[in-house]
Amino acid sequence: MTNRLPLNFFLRDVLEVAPGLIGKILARRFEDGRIERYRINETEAYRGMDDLACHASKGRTPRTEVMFRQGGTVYVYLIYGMYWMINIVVGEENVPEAVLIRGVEGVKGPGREGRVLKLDRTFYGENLATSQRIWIEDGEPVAVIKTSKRVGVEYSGQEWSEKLWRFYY
DNA sequence: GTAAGGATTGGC
DNA sequence: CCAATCCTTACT
Repeated sequence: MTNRLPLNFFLRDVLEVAPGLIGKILARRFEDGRIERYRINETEAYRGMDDLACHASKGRTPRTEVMFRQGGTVYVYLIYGMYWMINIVVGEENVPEAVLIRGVEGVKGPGREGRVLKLDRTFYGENLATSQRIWIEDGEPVAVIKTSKRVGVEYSGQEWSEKLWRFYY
């Protein structure tokens, strides 16, 4: 499987795209030309300005601006001063939705994943449909996808922290 | 249980 | 300007 997912894969509701990305392949071409592929096995959905766990719920800021654009682009941010998190912006313009890629096979934890992928601020706004250094390919479908509460969002209150918007297998 | 670390945000 | 906060990890 080496088919890059088309733009319209990302132009759907985040609650369809987040589970849909389980089993797909995150491909990365490094500076030296080496291409590595990682199977996605854990994602989380962040959905709109009403979702208090979503960074964009506090409004459109320089940090969250990319989430308001049309789907198919990358949203990266630095957390705890050391870890780059990668999210995929999805849906229509002006509706801030994104899928956090929390885990890939063989890598434990989203922070380590960002390190393995050698992410940095320059990936902010990267276009997944055209980028030569990061993209997503089709992969073997996963039979059973599990769900749970999202991790690390207790601060957003019961209504939002208890949504079963984490997907994994 | 908690320190590490840097950017973002909101308050003054 | 200042300080709290943070979609984490690794260590005791």
